[in-house]
Amino acid sequence: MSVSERKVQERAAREELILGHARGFLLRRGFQDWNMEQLAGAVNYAKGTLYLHFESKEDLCLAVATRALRERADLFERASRFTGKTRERVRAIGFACCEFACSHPDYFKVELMLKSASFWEKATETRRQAHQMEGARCFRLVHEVVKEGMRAGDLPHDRMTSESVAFALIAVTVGSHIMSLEPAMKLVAGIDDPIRTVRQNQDLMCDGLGWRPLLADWDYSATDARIRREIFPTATWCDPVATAG
Amino acid sequence: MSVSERKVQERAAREELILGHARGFLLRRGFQDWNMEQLAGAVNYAKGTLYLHFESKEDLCLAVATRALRERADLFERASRFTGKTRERVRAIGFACCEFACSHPDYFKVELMLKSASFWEKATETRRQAHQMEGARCFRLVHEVVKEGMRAGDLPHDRMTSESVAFALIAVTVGSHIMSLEPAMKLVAGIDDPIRTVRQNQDLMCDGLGWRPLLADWDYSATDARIRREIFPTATWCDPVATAG
DNA sequence: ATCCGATATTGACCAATGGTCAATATCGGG
DNA sequence: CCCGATATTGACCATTGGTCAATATCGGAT
Repeated sequence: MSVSERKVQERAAREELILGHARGFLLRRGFQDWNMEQLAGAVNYAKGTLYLHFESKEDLCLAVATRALRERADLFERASRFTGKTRERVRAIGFACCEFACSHPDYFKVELMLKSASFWEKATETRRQAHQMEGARCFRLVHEVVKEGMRAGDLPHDRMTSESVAFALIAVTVGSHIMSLEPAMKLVAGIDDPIRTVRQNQDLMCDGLGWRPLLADWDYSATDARIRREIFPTATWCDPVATAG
Repeated sequence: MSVSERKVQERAAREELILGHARGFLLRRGFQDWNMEQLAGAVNYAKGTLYLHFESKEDLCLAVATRALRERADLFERASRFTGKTRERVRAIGFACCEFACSHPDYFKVELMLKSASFWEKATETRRQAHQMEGARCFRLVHEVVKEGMRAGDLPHDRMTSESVAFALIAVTVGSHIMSLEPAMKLVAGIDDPIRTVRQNQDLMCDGLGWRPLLADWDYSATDARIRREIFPTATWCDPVATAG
């Protein structure tokens, strides 16, 4: 029994090793710019061994992406434990999102890759489900705060469903991230600090949703400082607004 | 001279033929799910002939995408000739965007494909420039209306640059389109009418930007009806709000 | 009408690579 | 130390993007 246990553990360790290297390849070089032979070489196994763990290159990459997405959802979860007004709490999740984007600068490119049709269908069903589960987790955490905002009367609840509100917040965030990493757009729109832009757009959307207190009625830089202190003390990025004090 | 002129014309016609079929393949089957041999067969030429027009499969697909983007910019241009309050005018562009999305349901998937790193670098420099040019055109047309809104005092001009405002509008639109075509998101967020959602999010963003008249202070369904009548009489989609009258 | 050089078109061929599986190496219990 | 079971391998296959020498077509000159 101890033998088979050890084998399971070794197998898990090897999978971890493969995923780690694949992640490096994927984030640094995208999907096309490396092949399974090279990855096998990097982890000192034969190509065939990789296929004992993953059904296809896409399957492997989806596993990498899902791992990253889980980290993201974990950050969301930590953020949603922030206490304060509901708009401060949703702001904490926005903060988490940026924290994640900063420690994984190219994650959104990977996520975009997954939107490609052929990709999805070459992956294992279980892995597809795992990815959707983490995605749903992210949505749910935002949705919870939205619902609480409506319950608390901070956010109108008669105009839109809570789902639509959560969707709007996610859409503006994703759109801002994606458009930010377009070099041409950075140039023509004069985006110097992508993360700042993302947060600004989140603020605009919250104001548009009528989520009180509005930007003009509250000192959110103090909130940011508190989020940083209480939730993300080791944040890897610097928000100039929040560094005061 | 007449001979060489005819040859130029024939060549252009063939390029058109190839682009037309490639577009069908690309929109219906994505990037991976067909090959150059099949495309050659579909247009009744040999594979080598395709490579007399396009340097690579990516180059060809970029050409298809750029053509679509030009159509989009053309619609934006038509929309920006709409007369009225500045927020009505930006709304007309939003309308154009949805009009385009409806007549090219899978265009955004193609656009996403272009974000993949390896794609871009396998295309011709001229074609890359052509694409960026059309993209810049779209941005400029939005930007012009934003600047006019600021000049007219409909939109605060002391808080954000006009470029940031244009960026915010584009980001929320792109993000909404992209997230809308995610089946999982449609399910979990209960999105039944993607286009309606996109427009709603544009409205929210405009309100957040403080672009007057705000949603609550103006009958935008009348504006929509006028946009439809004056600019897009043959609109291919139905906005339930605008069909009144 | 016919020939010929120029040009256009072709599709057999090549290289790269994702994926397979028979052959081989390793392991661990008896 | 042996042997059956299991794990690992890398030669091999099929697909496909891309090339280019061979071939077909064209159009002007005689």
